[in-house]
Amino acid sequence: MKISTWNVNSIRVRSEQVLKWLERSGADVLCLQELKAPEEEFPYELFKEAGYHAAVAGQRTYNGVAILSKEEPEEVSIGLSHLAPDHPLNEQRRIVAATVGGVRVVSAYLPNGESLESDKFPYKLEFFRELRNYLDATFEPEGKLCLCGDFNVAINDIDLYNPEERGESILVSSKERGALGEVLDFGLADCFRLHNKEQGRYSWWDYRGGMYWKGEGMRIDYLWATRPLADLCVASDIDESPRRWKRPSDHTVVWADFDV
DNA sequence: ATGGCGTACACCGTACGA
Repeated sequence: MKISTWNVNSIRVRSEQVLKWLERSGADVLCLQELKAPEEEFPYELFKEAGYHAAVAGQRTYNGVAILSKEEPEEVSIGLSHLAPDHPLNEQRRIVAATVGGVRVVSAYLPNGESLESDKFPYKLEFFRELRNYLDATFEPEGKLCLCGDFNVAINDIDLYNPEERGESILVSSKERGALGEVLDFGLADCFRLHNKEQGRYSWWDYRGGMYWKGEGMRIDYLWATRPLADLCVASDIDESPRRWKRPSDHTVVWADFDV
């Protein structure tokens, strides 16, 4: 079972690229982030023709997440479901969960935070804390769970190109790493790191300044699995090829193959 | 170098991303 995740930065702009990647990879599940479109503008038909169901939590202009899957998704849930639907952390469409082939899959677009001084930064930290509470309230570390998406944190210094220059700044600060570490400590393993130990492997490169071509990026997109699922992870990697296609997203695909 | 580039919405600029 091949599970994958991709921040597409607008599903309407990138739908043909998503189809192309699905055809090439044969992925069973693809989690999407930053749809930037409401449900009624999601290209359901296009993916249905390619053999994929879609569980969508859409939003116009900002955010929006989805799970594409060959098998029909079950028990679809939108948002941090342990909180009220009108809770401030559920106003933005950042979480969708579904059960596919016996695996609970969560597609997550975690807040960016903007800067350490921004009002959006405490919102980011609060979202991380409640994401951990969501896992505690909804799942078991002994079950098969895959939490993946754009987490907007480079969790270790080897996950960015210029750690010494960045110091304490957005995407790398100790507060963000600590709060995301609490999520990891639910009992999750970073699937990419099970199979790749080297520095300099990234999932996002800024459009500005040709950062991809300079090899200067960050690993901020992840695929994390509970132990019972991680133990079945036979391969995992970042596929940079979509970042080199014409009119790319600034993020690329992370995938993991599980022997289930 | 808070710029760079890209997307959305809408209006010909502004907000936002990371």
